[in-house]
Amino acid sequence: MPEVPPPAPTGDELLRVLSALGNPHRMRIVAALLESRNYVSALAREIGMSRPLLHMHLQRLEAAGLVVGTLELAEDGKAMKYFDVTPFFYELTPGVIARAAATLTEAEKTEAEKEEAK
Amino acid sequence: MPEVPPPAPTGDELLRVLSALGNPHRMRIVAALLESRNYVSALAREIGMSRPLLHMHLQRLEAAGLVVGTLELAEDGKAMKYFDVTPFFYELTPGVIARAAATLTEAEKTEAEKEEAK
DNA sequence: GGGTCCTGTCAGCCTTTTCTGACAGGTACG
DNA sequence: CGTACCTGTCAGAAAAGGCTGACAGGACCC
Repeated sequence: MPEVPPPAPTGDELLRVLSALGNPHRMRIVAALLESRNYVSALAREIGMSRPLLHMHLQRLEAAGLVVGTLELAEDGKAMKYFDVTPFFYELTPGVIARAAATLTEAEKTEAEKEEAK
Repeated sequence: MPEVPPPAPTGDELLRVLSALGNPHRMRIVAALLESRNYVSALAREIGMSRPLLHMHLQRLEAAGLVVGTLELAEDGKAMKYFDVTPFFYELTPGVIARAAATLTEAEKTEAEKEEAK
């Protein structure tokens, strides 16, 4: 098994993932898409959510790399954007969090940076 | 290996954890506490954050079970609340999210739930 | 007593996120 | 043509989260 994924996500990456998954609607979206890929309008109807709102949530999930959308042409010529769940895997432990926090770019932070800057 | 951690967190639990960790300040707090336990005021100074604000973040982390605070009496009689990081462990995969999403209580989902609960 | 630490909480502001209702475009079918 | 789907985006309202400054109490030391 050559697959030895180094569990060392960037602070920013992990932050995107966690804040993306830390939302009930988005958790449900992932669950629904895992059961069966779907396109935006149908998914919106399925989980009872307005389309613009779902669009926003999907954007957030895709930005975090948890979901991918592909624009496909149906037989009848309609353009439909199908979304699939990516096989992501993250481990959440104090160590992982600490290592990630150390690489947070998160704009001008306090003492640490200023001290270093001297 | 008797260690077979059942990765089946409740929807609500996982939601609390993810939204707690999905914040740069709180990631940093966990990182700082992992390096060395500390009490509120000192930690506030260390990471350059107002005490009431840190208090709120610690509350959120503790509610998620990622951190525990114990009120200890110092020699000089001062009451200080020391915080420690708990050895938490969560796996983040599509399947885990889906299973968790299925158990989301999602607070007051109208009276429908209460009706169902009967 | 006054000063210095520690703890906690509160009202109110400010920023971000969430959400809705419109609007835009495209292609196909009757 | 109008209708029915699909896609996207926008302004602005509503809700949630983040943050500050002030206040409360308690225990110590000078």
